[in-house]
Amino acid sequence: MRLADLPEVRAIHLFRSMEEETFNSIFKAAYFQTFPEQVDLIEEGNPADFLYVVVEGCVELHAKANGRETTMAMVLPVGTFILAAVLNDSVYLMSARTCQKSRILMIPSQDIRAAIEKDKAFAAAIIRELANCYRAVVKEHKGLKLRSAVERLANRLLRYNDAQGGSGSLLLPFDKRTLASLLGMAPENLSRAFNTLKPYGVVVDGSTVHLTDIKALKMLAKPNSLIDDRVI
Amino acid sequence: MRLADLPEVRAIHLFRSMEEETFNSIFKAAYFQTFPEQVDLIEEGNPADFLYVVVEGCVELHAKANGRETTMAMVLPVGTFILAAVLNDSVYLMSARTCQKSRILMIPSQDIRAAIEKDKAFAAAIIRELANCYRAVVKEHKGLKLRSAVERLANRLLRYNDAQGGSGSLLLPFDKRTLASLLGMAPENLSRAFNTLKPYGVVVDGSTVHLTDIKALKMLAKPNSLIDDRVI
DNA sequence: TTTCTCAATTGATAAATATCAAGTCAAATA
DNA sequence: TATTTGACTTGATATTTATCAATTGAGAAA
Repeated sequence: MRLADLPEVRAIHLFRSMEEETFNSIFKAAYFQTFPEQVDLIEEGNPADFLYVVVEGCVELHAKANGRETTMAMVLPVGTFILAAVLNDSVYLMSARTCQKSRILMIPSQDIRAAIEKDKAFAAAIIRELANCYRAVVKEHKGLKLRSAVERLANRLLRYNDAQGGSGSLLLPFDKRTLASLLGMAPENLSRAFNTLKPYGVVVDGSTVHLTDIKALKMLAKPNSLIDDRVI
Repeated sequence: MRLADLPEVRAIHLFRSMEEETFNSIFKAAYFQTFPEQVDLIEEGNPADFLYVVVEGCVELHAKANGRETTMAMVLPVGTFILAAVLNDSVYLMSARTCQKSRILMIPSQDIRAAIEKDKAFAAAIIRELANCYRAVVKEHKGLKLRSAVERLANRLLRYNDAQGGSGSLLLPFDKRTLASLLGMAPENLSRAFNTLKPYGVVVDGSTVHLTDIKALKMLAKPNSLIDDRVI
């Protein structure tokens, strides 16, 4: 890793509170690289050699079984992925590929584990990050089990609207195929779900969506902070 | 907590490697109680005041939204629940109720967080436990998105068979209503799924299930260690 | 034993979701 | 400009899953 990049990395919340010595020891053997889009970073089943941090861009976590494949999550800056596999010294449960040109930090697993042993502040930061990841999956799982496809889409739109300033106009952060997979439905059904939401003021224009009747949409979506809130 | 119970608690993997001093500080204000079945221990949305450890019995984690309710997980001895909420000092995402008479350890959240600050060995044990919980939910989520209801049941039966010695006869660990909810299907569909599996050697007798043609069942189920294996 | 209760099953039907096959449209390319 | 490409949409249909209603059956209570 280049010396010039260190200050930027040091500013990331995960690495901000750790001791200087731990920081240096970790980033001796770390990589900080820019990947083009559609690069497969890791494959499920392989041993967890690195912890990954998305600094810029976007990474899709996906998984397959039988012949099917599904998008499990999208990792945006600044987010980690595959943390649990690293901590457990186990294999990856998900594959990862860039879906944009992305700057990715890669830290050898053994260095992460050693740093946790040494550095309480870093251990605390890792615990917070891992707990957040856990809660995010639980929320996803609740959404999938407790909501229909249309409800999942409606709540997702409300969430993106909030995250983008709540103006009533939002940009879908990835293509519809990916969004459909993330929401657990076929691409065709995403189109139909958008149509179902038309009477609730959802106007789609390419990857822009206008919400013209948020009150009605919320009535249908029944948002629930224990599913939709990314902070709690 | 009674003095006589301390050795038993000390033997639990989570508390085995921690320092004596930390151990004593934690269990000063802890509760170790036996609850009858069907007791609501916590409710989703409430602040996480305690970390719970199931020492004997069984606890159902469930969640609701809209009018629906679903079983999220069953916690067997010795397992924790609601760890992430405790670590994040946040609210519970799931509710919990005993489904048998159960001995439960309850440790005040702030004591857990203080102990992590102080005690590296305990922090390491907590990280391992949390990472395992995370991976368990990811596997559940993969199963739900990538498999049909019949496949989920088939794999679950194979898993219980393995866990119970692989004799080809297994006891369903909870009633079928709960199993159905856990597997993400209606109770009626669980019955039908069992019927669908009959040609694959699945013979149901109350809560006992015999697997008379494991090879055929595996052919249908296509078990996948990255979903079904609880150890990896 | 008989009755009662409740989980589980079965049947009929409805709703949700997936699949297959065209078709549309806009951006990229020639 | 014409063409190609690929994502998205739409329609028709099949499959999966849920719901409602009725029935069964085993264990608990009388």
